[in-house]
Amino acid sequence: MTLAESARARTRAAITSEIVAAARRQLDRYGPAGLSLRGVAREVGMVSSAVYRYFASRDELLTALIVESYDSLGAAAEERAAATVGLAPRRRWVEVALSVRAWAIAHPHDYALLYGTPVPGYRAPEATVVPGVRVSLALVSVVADAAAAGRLVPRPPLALSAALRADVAALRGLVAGFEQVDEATVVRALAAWSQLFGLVSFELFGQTRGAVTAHEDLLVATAAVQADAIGLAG
Amino acid sequence: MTLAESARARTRAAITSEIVAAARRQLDRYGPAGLSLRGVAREVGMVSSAVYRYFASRDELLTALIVESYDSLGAAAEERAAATVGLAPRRRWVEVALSVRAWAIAHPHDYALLYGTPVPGYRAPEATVVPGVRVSLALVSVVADAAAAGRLVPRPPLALSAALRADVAALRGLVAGFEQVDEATVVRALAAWSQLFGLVSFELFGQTRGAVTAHEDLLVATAAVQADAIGLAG
DNA sequence: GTCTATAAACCGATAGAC
DNA sequence: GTCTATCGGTTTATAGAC
Repeated sequence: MTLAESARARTRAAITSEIVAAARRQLDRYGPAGLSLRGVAREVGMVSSAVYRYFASRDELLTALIVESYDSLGAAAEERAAATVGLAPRRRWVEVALSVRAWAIAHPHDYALLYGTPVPGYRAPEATVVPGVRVSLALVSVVADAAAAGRLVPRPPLALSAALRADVAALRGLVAGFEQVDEATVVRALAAWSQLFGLVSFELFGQTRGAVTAHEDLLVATAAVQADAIGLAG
Repeated sequence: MTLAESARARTRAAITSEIVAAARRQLDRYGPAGLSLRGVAREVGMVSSAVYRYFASRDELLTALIVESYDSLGAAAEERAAATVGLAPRRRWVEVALSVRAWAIAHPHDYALLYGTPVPGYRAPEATVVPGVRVSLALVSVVADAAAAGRLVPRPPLALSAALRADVAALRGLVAGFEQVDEATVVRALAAWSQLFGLVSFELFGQTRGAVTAHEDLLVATAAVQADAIGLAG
């Protein structure tokens, strides 16, 4: 790469990230459905056709945003997991759950982009998978750490189908420190994981409106229930 | 009402339901974001302006669809609850949970309309509340029935904040047969409720793609975990 | 790489003739 | 109550001059 080429590459990268930043601002203002390539172009002071030099399609821009959002959420959860490394496993689980909720509330449209109705016609490419599991791994690391420290209280086994046991076996192979955790605990962790996102989605999408006001307290209480079910020592 | 008036009212009702049916077909094909008043008009063979004689706005049409979908889901859950009235409470809970998943899979776009990202700019009117809670009441009726039959195993209390206890108290007042159920059980039922919808959303929105294949088995297993947490006798 | 201009769609909503 | 016609906006995407 010549000097001129690298200079060009730098300005290209700068403009690219400026476009993504503008797209993020538009997302934050209008939500996933309101995100348009033209709107982004307006915001960044370009004409719409110029943006096509940086992103071949709206979907490509969307993918960049999704990856960035997953990374932001994943980093938030990882940080909370790291910051609570000495605490009781049960407490850590609640803390990481709270960090997910806090991130969702701070970035509601990003959350909707990741966990809401899929954008019609958009098919998430493979590149979104790794960032997407960061938050799950942060949650799961709390369980794995507890297991390694002998602070995972044994819980009764569950009746699992053969197909489900195969899924669980695959998951155990994927996650470091999960080989030692028994099948029922993995299933309970899956239940806790979906419970957390179910509750956050209910809150953000207004499903509990009229029935629940103490959202954070409810999350703390239910996360604690899940932690107990998993067997995380308090 | 004269005979002519009632005849007119009948054709009006017929056309209205034809419009709703066309809207439903469009919803099923293109999802909530792709639902447009113009498209509905095309489908039903009217011109767009004619539809405004039946629905004052797109939001009004949307509300009709939402109410219909809530009622459809609620009826499915109620039917399953009624059909399993003699079975063990734990089994009933799993069955009603399965009926929710089955409905969601049969009507994925309807599910997205109800539980996915809110349609931008749409504010759900009060009329959607009653149909919306039918499915929740069906789930909760299993717990209430178990309590009435003395088949609710006592579970340890939970530490709850004052604000959350106030929410729980209000909920207990709202649901018939819930007065006898203790606070912790209500919270665990809330957790189970959000868990169910979290898992169904994950499945439908593709969040578990690559990690889970035995979706139904996972739902059965996690619903059973929740039933045990609530204390529903098996 | 950025621009103008344009194609070919789409949308909600309304005015006014019949 | 249905129609035509229209307003005033939106979108993705491309062609071609500079």
